[in-house]
Amino acid sequence: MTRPALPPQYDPSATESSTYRRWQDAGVFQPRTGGEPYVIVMPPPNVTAVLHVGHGLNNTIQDVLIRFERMRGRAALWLPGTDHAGIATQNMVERLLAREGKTRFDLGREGFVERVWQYVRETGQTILDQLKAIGASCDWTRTRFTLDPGYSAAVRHTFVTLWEQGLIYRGHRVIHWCPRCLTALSDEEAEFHESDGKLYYIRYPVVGGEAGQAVVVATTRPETLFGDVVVAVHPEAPHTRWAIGRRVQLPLTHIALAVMPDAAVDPQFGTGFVKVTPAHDATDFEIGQRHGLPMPLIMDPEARLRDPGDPVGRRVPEALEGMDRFAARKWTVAQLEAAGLLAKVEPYRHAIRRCHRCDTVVEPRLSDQWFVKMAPLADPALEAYRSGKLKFVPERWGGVFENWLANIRDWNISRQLWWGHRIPIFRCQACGEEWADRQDPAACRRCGQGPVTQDPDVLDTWFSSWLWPFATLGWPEETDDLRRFYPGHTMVTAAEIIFFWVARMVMAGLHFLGRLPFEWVYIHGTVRDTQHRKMSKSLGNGIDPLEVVQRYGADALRFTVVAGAPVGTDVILDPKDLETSFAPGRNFANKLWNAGRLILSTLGGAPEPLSAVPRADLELADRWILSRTQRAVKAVTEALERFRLNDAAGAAYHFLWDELADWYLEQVKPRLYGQVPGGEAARAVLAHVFETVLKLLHPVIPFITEELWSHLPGRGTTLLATAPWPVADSSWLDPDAEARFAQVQALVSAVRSVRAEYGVHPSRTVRAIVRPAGPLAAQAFEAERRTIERLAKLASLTLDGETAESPVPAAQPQAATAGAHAVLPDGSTVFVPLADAIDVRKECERLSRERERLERQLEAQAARLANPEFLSRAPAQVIERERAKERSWREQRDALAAKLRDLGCS
RNA sequence: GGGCGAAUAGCUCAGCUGGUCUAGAGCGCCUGCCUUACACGCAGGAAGUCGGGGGUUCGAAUCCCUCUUCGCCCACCA
Repeated sequence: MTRPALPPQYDPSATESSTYRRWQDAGVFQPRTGGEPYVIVMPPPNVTAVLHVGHGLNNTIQDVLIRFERMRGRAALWLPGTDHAGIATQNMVERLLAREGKTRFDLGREGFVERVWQYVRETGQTILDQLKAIGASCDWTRTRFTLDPGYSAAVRHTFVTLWEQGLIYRGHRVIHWCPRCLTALSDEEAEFHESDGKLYYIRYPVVGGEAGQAVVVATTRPETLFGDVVVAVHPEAPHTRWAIGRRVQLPLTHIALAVMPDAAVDPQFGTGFVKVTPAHDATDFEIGQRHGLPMPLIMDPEARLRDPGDPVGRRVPEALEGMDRFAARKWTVAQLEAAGLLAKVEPYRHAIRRCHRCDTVVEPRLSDQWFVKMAPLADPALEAYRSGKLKFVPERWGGVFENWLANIRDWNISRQLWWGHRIPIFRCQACGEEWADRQDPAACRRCGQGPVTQDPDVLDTWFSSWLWPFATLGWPEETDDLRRFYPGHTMVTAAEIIFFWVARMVMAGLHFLGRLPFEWVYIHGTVRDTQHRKMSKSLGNGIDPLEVVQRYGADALRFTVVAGAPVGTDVILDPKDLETSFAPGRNFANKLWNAGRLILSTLGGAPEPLSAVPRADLELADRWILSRTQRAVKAVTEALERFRLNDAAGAAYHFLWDELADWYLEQVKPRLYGQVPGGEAARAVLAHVFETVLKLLHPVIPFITEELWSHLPGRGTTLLATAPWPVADSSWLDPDAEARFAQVQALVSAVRSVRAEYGVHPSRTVRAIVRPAGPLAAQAFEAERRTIERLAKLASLTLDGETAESPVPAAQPQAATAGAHAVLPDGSTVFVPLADAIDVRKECERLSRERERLERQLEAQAARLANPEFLSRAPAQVIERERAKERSWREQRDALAAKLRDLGCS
């Protein structure tokens, strides 16, 4: 049964999808029955997401680890799924509605949620299907979604449990509010962005003071002054002490404020006087709480100014009513200026918080929200890290994790959204009882009557994500999967998600199951463009992984991101030049393909196993490649064990290309063509080495290796994906063979170098007269005479002193024996007579012409470098470059002169 | 304001606990080759005072200090 010949160029698109199907049909992605479990849970992409190259990197790394452990015989489970992504998904569907000219309020809550579900049902599978194109070997039978019924039950169970443990409470405080999304945000969702703003200095006239007497406050948000309730100063600051107890006039209103001391004030900042707006600033809120101050809200949820109807009088001027905060800022500044109350304005660079979903400037806002008390959860997590049970790669991220946990703040988990897990808190309209419940109650649990209403808010998305490592396995039910696959082994993710997700999973795992959800946290870099900007849709600098897969194949994509991603560093790719970015991966796949073509075409039937070959039948090159193979196995295995995926890819790459293809295959060819002595041994070695290298490469480039594997004779229908990982066999290690073969390589390279330098046409052969530096070299050269002659294109190899044919001492070439000499690293010398191989006279002429050309160039360059105009006008860098050019030309000229001498040119 | 990371060939990066580094790879560049596995290739080659300065050491790209430039994270100075 002959298979069709393999084409000379590897065509990934011809085989990738059918290879993936073979894996799936064989069920290799499901964990095997026996074996120690090895579990990775996939960071669930947003259900609305479309695959970008960041997903590509993240999931390729996971796949490499999973495939490696699967081949090592572990019961490998990679559990996939998607996240409902509350705000992100709601925003997306709202944008779709906006195109129809509708808002979510037009549909109503139920209608809107149904609409989102419809969207999720239609598109939610997209990203997971795309992951298949890059070869992700997830167990798709266990795919989960954070809004699955079972998963939702876990979320609800979690909430109620925390409530029962007293770890959930309602907080009345200033939180981050997004006026566009109309919801509260957690600290992590309100991201800092540096921006250029202004610091306004505003005069608050002293009531009953002399004319013009005022305290000056500094603020970046003048429009909030209408919410001021006091002006605060530091209790001990001498320069502001005079004002304590005085009253000042709130500008543009009829309200007077007290000046009072509070230690939170930094007397050095601004003027030392601080306007206190408790409802719109977190620090001011705390001051307000300490002193029992009123806390008027002067904006509506959409951040438009609204008068709160304060008993002390109208706060927000009529003209501002309903005006957006930024317009209100302009208006206020103009009015202050007109009233002579604007002391000065300074440019001011500071960090403001923006909604991480829509980039709107967050408005601090006083409101009621549900919070999780975090300190009790954080302590065990800290302990796990500090005791070394939880490990980070690279280690430094552990410090980030630790620092965040050590300074943890309570977590605002309520969102004023419709898409998500609704908060299971119920309230009796009759008696006011409020409680969390695992089931929707029919009646009040206390008074048994009265209509019961559920809290309208939903939970922060991360309140469901933090259960991912175990809720996906059926928790809180005691399922077989949970028993077998919890805890997992490694979490692979990006640094930006350490707080959002990693830390919270650790806390949840420890709190609810008493065990860490994973032992290792592997933090990989970010994919950036050549200007080191993060790839993003809005910048238009993204790379579409599917386009890469289509053009160069999934293996090229995988190889490129793995080889280009040393632990913890960013991956730089050029979105404008996919060819340059991904060609190395494609070229490598092609190299492997063609090495495979050569090997497979010469193997014939199944070769005998290596163990059946008498060692005496092995030649030096065989012993060398077998020894190198053991080293490659060891290097790749250790690199993968230590999460150094790029080193693993690199080691396998160089073994295949630089050793197997460039040297072993080139020298073994004569033994493979036809029935020659040593052919059987060569075939056995080749089969063994090739099989091994396919295995080593499979985790990184699974498609092409599986395809080549299927062509190996005697493999039947077995799959490489579940083939056993190679084990380094030290009995094949042969340092002596390695040393000898290195001698051979050095000699071959030296002769090749001479040939190239003197322009010996590839079709011509030359002779070489070699004086070995020692017995090792002499033996190696003698034994490998044929190989050396072949690889170096020699007609004959003469070991100096051994034959009388041409005992020319290499050190003293005569004019009559024009030629070149070279010295090997070990001191062996090589003399290559060239009189027969090239037309010496012509070569002399060529070299002379070349030398003349260089002389002319040097002359011109000397003139240029002497030109005062050039020296005075050209930038120093340019001058330096020109000088360097001159130096290099001079060296070239000297080298030419040496060659001319060697050839005996006149 | 605090912390972390990076600075090595034109580009992207290796170089892990100081000495096989007279500093490597891939891409790019130069020269020659369509040599029956591969031109997505083969052979040969050029190219770096390892960001600046100081120090420790017999010896430093590698350790320490300092400066410069980039990047990231954290932070209630309005």
